[in-house]
Amino acid sequence: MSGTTTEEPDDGAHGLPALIAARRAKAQTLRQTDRSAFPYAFARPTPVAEVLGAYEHLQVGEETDERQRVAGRLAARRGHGKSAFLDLVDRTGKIQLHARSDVLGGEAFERLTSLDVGDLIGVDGSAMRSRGGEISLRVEDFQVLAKALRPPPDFHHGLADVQTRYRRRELDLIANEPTRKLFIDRAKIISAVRSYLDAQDFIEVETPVLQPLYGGALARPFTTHHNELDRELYLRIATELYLKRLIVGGLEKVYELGKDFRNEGVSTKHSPEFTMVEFYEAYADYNDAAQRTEEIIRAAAQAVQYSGEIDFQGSWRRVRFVDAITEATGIDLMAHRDASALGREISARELGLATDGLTWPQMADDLLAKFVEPTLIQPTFVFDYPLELSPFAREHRSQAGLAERWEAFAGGIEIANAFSELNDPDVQRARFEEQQSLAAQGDEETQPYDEIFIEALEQGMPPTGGVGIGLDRLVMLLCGRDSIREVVLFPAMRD
RNA sequence: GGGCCGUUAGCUCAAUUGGCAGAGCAGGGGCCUCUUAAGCCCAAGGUUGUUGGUUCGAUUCCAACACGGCCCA
Repeated sequence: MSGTTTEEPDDGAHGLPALIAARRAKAQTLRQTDRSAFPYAFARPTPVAEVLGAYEHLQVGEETDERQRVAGRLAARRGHGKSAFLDLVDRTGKIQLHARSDVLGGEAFERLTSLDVGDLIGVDGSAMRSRGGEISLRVEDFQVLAKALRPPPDFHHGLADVQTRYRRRELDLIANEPTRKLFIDRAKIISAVRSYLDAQDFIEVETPVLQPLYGGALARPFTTHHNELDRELYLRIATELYLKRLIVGGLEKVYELGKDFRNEGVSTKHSPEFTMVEFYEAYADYNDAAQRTEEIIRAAAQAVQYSGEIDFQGSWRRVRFVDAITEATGIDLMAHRDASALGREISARELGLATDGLTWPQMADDLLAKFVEPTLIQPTFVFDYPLELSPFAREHRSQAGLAERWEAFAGGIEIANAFSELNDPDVQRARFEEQQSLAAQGDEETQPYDEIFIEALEQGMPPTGGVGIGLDRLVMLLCGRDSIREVVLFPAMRD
């Protein structure tokens, strides 16, 4: 063998650098031998799924002279000397290509079979069904559309490393068909939500992401700085207060769909930036809001043909907050209406829940989160929250100390939150003052006093029902994922 | 913040009580005109996450750290 192998100059490169060098050398050859090796466009390819659908009728071994044009990424190659099978993948599916030296000519055949898995190509070929029974295209002409200089992840095993899948989502999308489907389904869900609201005459609006004051939820904000104005600004934690000002303004039915930001811990259910839709309807209350929420989520489930264990099509269960806690723990919240009484009751029942230093509403919230929420698999509205947990909700029309607020749960997680919106400016002012007092006691998740919002309410806001739906969590449920990072394209990661 | 688990070739995964780190795919050189995880032959490919420690010898045992996953708070 000595002196007979000259095929590859050994520059000492191994591993990934060698793989890249080999591909770059091929790219260089393409540039030198084919002036159109890196074209600017490839006119109107047909989606693979459409081609496959059009030739279901072909018999095994049947060939046609109907030319089809497809474009996509080379996913596999099975060479047979003077012929070869290749798999081409686009957004809609995978189609097999059959290349024959006698059809293409030796030079083109050689050029095609020397491509690498991962390269992007465009193909014109005639439809056929192979002897193996697979609908295929016999390649008659092809064009390299872009050379891949880095090797793709293994197309058969997919990309398994979770960290790489999140940090390099493009590789996840290339290698894992379920990931492609997930994000296409996510788009269908978002689109279904918009379509519902548009069809019901809600107006889509855009309110500030950078806000002088944050509000509308109990959460810590991100802060940033505007150089020209030389002032601190907050990234919004909710769109609530601006949307209600638009209700004051007479837009009557408005919605905003977009990102909110909360400077809190990350978990499988929490992301520092997340997608929320909030919609507000004048002259409606939280009962109307519940009905709309059922309808929206029903439409979203239908959009992705959801067929899991959760029944989104029927009418959702409704349970009162205090009843849900009594059912789960035996505790009668209303009979223990202060922190020390409830703390004693929780301790007496040995629920394993810490109570030291917690306020009554915090304990009530903890009881729901720990003993009720995980059991709510089928869609459920939990109605009538303690007033203290709901600074923007009206007090219940017949039950003192409770708010006209519900949260919706499914699959054991919270997916939506709604109120009969508080529209009495003097009561709202008092609620802000309570929040300020809590902040003074060290609570970091309180509402800053928003005088402009109060003045807006003083102009008169009609009775209004408002809802916020966490769309990432909705996607999780409808697409069967158990982590929010799975349904966000580029989740936040440590450096 | 705490506990448990993980990190080995471009990708997917092995490695016995601590004893020369292996395979499939991809990539390179050949053969092959219906395969589909194509097949066959040949050659090549590794700072075993990082830094220390124990040891004659560490992917393996210990510690710290980094990143990630799961559970708990």
